[in-house]
Amino acid sequence: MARNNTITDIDNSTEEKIKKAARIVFTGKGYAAAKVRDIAAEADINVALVNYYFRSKEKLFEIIMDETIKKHVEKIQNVINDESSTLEDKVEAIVEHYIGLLIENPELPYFFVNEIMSGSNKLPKMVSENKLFMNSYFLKQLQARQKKGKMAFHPVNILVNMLGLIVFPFLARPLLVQSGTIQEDEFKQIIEERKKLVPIWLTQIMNQ
Amino acid sequence: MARNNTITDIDNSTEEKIKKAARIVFTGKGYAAAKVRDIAAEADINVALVNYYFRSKEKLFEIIMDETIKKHVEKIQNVINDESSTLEDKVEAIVEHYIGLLIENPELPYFFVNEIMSGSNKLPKMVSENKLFMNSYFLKQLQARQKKGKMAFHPVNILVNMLGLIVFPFLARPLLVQSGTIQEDEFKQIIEERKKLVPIWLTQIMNQ
DNA sequence: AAATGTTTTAAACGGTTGTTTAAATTTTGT
DNA sequence: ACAAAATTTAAACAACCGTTTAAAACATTT
Repeated sequence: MARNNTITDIDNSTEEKIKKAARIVFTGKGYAAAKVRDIAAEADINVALVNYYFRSKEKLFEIIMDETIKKHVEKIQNVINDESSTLEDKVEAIVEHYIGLLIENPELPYFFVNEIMSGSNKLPKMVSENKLFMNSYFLKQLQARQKKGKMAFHPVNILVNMLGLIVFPFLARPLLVQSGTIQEDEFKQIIEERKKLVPIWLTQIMNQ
Repeated sequence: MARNNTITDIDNSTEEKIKKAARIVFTGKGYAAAKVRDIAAEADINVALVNYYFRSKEKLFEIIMDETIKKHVEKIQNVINDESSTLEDKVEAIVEHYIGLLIENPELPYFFVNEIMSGSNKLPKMVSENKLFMNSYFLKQLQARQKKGKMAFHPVNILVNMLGLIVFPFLARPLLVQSGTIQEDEFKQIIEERKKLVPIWLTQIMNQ
């Protein structure tokens, strides 16, 4: 029963080493370009161990995908269904949290875009099962504001704008930096700025 | 010299058939997942013809990439360096043009994201060679507005916001539709709405 | 310490990949 | 109509892919 790990060595277990490597390789190049031998090399283990622990490349990817989605869906669910906070509070909390998350995991947007590209429907399933946006208190608050004559457009625009303003800079980052439009350290400053700016901009949009 | 096409059959030439098919397959699944045999099947030609006309898969991809980038860089260059139009005019023109373009080529954002992911630097090279944004009259106008006390942040935020508000809905489309957050025809309405809304929102941001 | 169970390894597998070959077919120039 | 050139084809290629195998190495139980 050598496979039962204690709490101390669970992070260094082969299984966890493979998952960690897989996250790096999958998010770095996408599913198709990520080769099992790349993952094995990154994890510094024998190729066969990937199949030994995860049966197949696809199963491994699904596990990584499930864990990643679950982690981030749970967080947003708590925020957007908090009945004690205002719309502005929620926007501020979401922007703050997700920009912070993307600063530490800047390759995450590529992971999701690649998952969408691959034609998998695991991501939308995860969202629809929880009726994340449509059943949220966040949406109710948006609709309440519309009845006050504000926001003469579909409420989903707010969701799209918020996510777009959060995520897009990270997608465009290599273009901006490599083209010399901005420097790498400038980018970090700008992103830090945006933690305050994006909620202000969204507030303007919601009060139009 | 059968390879010299007349004007009439140039669209039906094997070379053009391959490029057309390659655009579909590459943008649909990304470089790695797009197989040469997929492209041949899409073009309804023999696999060997791809190499006969384009030497290699990579060369073919580069040609497609170059043409796609060139086409869209030229357009934006004309708009942002027009000295007879206001900032608001430019934003309106860019938003109108690129949302229109994305309505007809909704897979384009995935193509570019995939190119960024692949680690190629063709795209940033194209942008930097022309100093697209940094040498633009558009930037001069933004800086002029800053001197009036508006926009207390890096001007590149306007560029990022504009592109994000244009492009992001198309990236999120499969998520929004498949999750049941919006319907497919609703999406088209919302995008059409956004042609007018995005310039309004950006004007608000620029006058803050 | 012997037996049993678990993990790791090197090697090989069948299939797919991009590419090349050489022959067949079609088009062009004279 | 004939020769030359260009195009298309089926087949094969070597390299790479995900996966399997069987033996070795290691750990645990009795």
